[in-house]
Amino acid sequence: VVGTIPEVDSSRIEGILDLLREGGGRVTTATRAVVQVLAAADGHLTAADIAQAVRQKHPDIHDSTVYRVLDRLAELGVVTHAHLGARPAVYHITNEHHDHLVCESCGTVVDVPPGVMQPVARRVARDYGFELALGHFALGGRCVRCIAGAGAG
Amino acid sequence: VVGTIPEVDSSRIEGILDLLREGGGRVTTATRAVVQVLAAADGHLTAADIAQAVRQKHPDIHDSTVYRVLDRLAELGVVTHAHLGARPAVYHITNEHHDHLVCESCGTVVDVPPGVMQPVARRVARDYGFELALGHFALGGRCVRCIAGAGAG
DNA sequence: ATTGCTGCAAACCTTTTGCAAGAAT
DNA sequence: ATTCTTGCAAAAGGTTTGCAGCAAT
Repeated sequence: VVGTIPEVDSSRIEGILDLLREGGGRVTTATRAVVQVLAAADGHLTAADIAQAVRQKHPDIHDSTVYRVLDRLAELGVVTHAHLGARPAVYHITNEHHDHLVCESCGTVVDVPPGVMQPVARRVARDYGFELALGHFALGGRCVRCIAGAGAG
Repeated sequence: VVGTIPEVDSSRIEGILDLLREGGGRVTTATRAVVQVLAAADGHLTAADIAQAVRQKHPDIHDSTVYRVLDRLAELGVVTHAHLGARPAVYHITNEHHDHLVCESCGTVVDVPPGVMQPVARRVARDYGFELALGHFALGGRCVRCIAGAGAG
């Protein structure tokens, strides 16, 4: 078939929208659109990325609405965001826990499995009574490509 | 003695100012003041903290000047900053390398020794070719006090 | 009919920048 | 004298908010 639209797991989407309704919320065009964009995304999107994608079909859904939808979804626990240092935060549907490496040169985000940070979490819990919010803060550095390309990214 | 002013290692300060001059830079009131504040600080200060402290003696040194001084000092490598997720970055004089835990409830920053993150750095270098910028990004979570106090911070 | 959600505009906060005047060398 | 720095104002970039109207339940 030519021009197929990426099929998104629509049962997962409906599940999320139901959750929203169960919490006394309303399911609107904006909500649906944001959830669809997130469900179709392979990587991590900034709020601006999401807003831009949403606007391709719904040109006058505003950034502020996207932020508000993301907030609501975060409260439900179905969306998670990660802080990338100086760069805008990225959002994704909550899935198996993972951490993020962000390249400070080119912005690439790489997911890393939970095992990488868990020993650290245990150690700071033991030594400092500090409870790490795994996955919420990225680790910064330089990706392979930027190291190879040297200088800039 | 009553009312002693915290003695700051003035030779270290002079060393830094000399470095600045050697690089073709000028040593100004603002430079001196920022360096003094940083040298006297025990913890980590935001740019706003530094600017406020500087203004107690020099009321019309502006935030923008403080940012520019910090930039210059960073280029010399004598000042380092760390990103704290959603909170403003914190600056300190470059010392033995360390990482930071930031409490997302109360903002407390705890230093942790390099050994905590070094295994992670080695692992992501090996597995992803990714070179971690140790100390540049904080780890987020909740500090002991906020866990104890539950709810908010 | 409720009352939650949206568009819009405007604010907020941190950080950066353009420019002409001022100061360190 | 040179040119690096500063003050100021303004902008930039990401995110939040107040409010009146609209829409999902």
